[in-house]
Amino acid sequence: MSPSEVADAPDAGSIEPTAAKARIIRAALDLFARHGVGGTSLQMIADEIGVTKAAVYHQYKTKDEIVLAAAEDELARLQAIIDAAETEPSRKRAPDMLVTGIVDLAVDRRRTVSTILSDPVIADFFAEHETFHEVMHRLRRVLIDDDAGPEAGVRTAILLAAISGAVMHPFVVDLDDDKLRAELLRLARRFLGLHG
Amino acid sequence: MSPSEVADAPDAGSIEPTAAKARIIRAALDLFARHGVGGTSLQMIADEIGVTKAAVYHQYKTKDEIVLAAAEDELARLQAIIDAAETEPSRKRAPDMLVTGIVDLAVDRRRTVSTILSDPVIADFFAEHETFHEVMHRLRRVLIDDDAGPEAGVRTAILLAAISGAVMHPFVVDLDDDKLRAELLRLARRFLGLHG
DNA sequence: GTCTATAGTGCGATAGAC
DNA sequence: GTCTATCGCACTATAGAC
Repeated sequence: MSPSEVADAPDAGSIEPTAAKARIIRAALDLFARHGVGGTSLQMIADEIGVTKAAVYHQYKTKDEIVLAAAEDELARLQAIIDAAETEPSRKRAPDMLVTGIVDLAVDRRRTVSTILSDPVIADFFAEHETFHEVMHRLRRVLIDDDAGPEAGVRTAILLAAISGAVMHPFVVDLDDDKLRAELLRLARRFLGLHG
Repeated sequence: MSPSEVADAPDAGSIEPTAAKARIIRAALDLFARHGVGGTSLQMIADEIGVTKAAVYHQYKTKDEIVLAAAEDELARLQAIIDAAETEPSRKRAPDMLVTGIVDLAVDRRRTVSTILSDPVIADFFAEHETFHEVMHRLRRVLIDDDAGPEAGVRTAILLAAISGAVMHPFVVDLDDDKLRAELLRLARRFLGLHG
């Protein structure tokens, strides 16, 4: 690869090395949210960014690769929030910081995050995805109190599922971001016993 | 139609009048949960119940009609639970009864309910569906305390979204039904301030 | 990196016999 | 109510020029 292609990718963990790939993933996530993963074709993605299908295939060999890259792109945002919470020196403030970050992320990306996570194909993929399980483990380590019972892990999983599942649910579609964010934070803190 | 075909459909509100239609909807819901709505073809539905595509088309003129009927079939289960809670004479016990019923339903049908509700096409459909909004209104009337503030409706929507969104989330896929049910009930009661 | 052109497949949907 | 047969179309994916 030529130097110019990787000039703007200083961080090693980046998932989208080239601008062309990043444009495809951005368009794909937007279309997945609007029509579902199965309801989105490569033609639609190509049209969205103004190129032909063949140009898309030059970046990703199959549609599955695009779905996978899109899912990992969303997962990377969650990883960044965990990174920040893990550097928090106060063990008492770290859980609230993490929960706040997750709620902000979920509300900010409410149009895509739930569709991605709820899609059966992606759910199956995550079930066998190593990085995904690693993320869950790190989440639990920050959130769960040391003297918590064995049910704490279960509770954590359910809380996170509730947050990301709630943000684009039909029941809350006509709710503005601020109200949704505030109530989700209230729900999360109540459930965890936090009093931030 | 012959009398034998409608002999086992005494309730007027039934959505699936014929056995043939009921079989199609049951197969469709199962396949939607496994492959998504967009990822399920009429051929797959026909194969699942052992007939040809043309036989399916005889019952429903388009694929959209099948998706719509499937969504209404799931909605009908929620309506039945609200019916039961509305007949509860004690206004104090009714909310807990309703929440318990909703959690039971969500866990019992965790493979389908979240996929159906999260699908963008179905979400758009529900947004303009009169019965859906009617169901939401009845839910709020049972759940919300009379002296509750204006945020109560928002909280109710989020709680319900959290429950149905959580049940088939990747975070909880490896959780058995009993643990999931118990923790969801705990979450719901805490959030509503119930102490059943 | 993007294009045109095309192969091969499966899709939703229809017509008409039984 | 189910069948066979088929239409026209959109899909994923590939080949090869620029």
